[in-house]
Amino acid sequence: MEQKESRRVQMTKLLLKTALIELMQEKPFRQITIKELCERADLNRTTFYLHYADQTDVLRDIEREIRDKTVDYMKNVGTDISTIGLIEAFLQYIKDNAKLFRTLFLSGEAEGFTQNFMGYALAEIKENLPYYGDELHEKYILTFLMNGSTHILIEWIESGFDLPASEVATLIYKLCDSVRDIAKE
Amino acid sequence: MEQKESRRVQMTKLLLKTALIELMQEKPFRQITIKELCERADLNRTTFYLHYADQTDVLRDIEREIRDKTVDYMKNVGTDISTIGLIEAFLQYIKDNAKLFRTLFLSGEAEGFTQNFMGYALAEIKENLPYYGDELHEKYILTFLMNGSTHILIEWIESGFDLPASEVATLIYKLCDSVRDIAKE
DNA sequence: TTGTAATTTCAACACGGTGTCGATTAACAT
DNA sequence: ATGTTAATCGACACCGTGTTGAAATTACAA
Repeated sequence: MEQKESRRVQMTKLLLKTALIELMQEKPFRQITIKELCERADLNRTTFYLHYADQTDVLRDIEREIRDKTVDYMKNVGTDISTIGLIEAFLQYIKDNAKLFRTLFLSGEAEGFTQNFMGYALAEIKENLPYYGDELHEKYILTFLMNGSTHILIEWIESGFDLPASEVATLIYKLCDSVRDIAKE
Repeated sequence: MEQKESRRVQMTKLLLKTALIELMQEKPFRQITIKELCERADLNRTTFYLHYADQTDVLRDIEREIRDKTVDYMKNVGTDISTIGLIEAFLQYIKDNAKLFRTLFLSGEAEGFTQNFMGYALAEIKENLPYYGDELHEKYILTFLMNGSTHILIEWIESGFDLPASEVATLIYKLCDSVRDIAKE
């Protein structure tokens, strides 16, 4: 029996999530203590253990939320749009929520989030990408493109968005596209 | 005045480094305590603080050592060799030391190491790579190639080396090479 | 071989975060 | 108003941390 969480519980969790995001903007994730987190959220430490096991647990919760929101957004961008347009919309979305994504991507605890998030987010885009026929090498090629693209995104965020989203989108598309022939040899 | 470390100190540090590598094969880096590390190394905890500040400090030391050894190896591969040959030699070196590199790359604490290590290791190779003329986009293209290649390597390690080194080397080379034209538009 | 300096050991300490109690108070829905 | 659910509070034992001062051990050179 899946029980819906009461508004009260949702609020408590929200307080904790907000507090964590705040603290992550001030110091590395790993040196944020549960004690500290609760003080910031103005909650009793015992309450924390009622909902989460540790800091990572809270972070995963945040990440799931962001991921779902982003996927939702991507789904509603429209289907009558070019692949480059899709990528651009995605990048623009990141930029529009820069503070949040900067925190998540550059937190030092990003490893897990990055893979998961990009996996979901790019699922929408992936379908529009060319198929790389080589079965043996395909997983490697996809890994290559996925992580290459991901780190362009990260560098773009780190730079403070030194290029327009459309330009980065075009670059990523071209890079992925240029690889298309590789497998056919 | 740079003082050389006594053999005794070197040995103590070696014990700690060995113990850490061992423990990293048993559990995630972040839940390895200093106490535990010293017990494994059969050293007093006080001794630890004589040489290192924390676990990360030891890890960095290991990483520097491995990096230098690898760069050394790469320098002696020979100059009269193709770029693909260079990459292959590099990959083979990883494979020959699989246990160690698996631990380092997949430790969950790999983020830092990966960037640093690949930066150095691929410096040898990079010179042989084509130059991507576009100044504005060059840093992004290099990021793309670097991280794409890096994650192919990681996936190759994770897979337990399901392809011969030569094949992976060729793939990486082709992928990087295929991007050459991008900038020229 | 012996003396000296460097290194490791040991016991002890205060400190702070952790996770878990049981009991109490508050919030909320019916 | 009542019963259920959630949050608070104080307290507790536990464990890892980092540092201290003194003692024991080791390395090495004279």
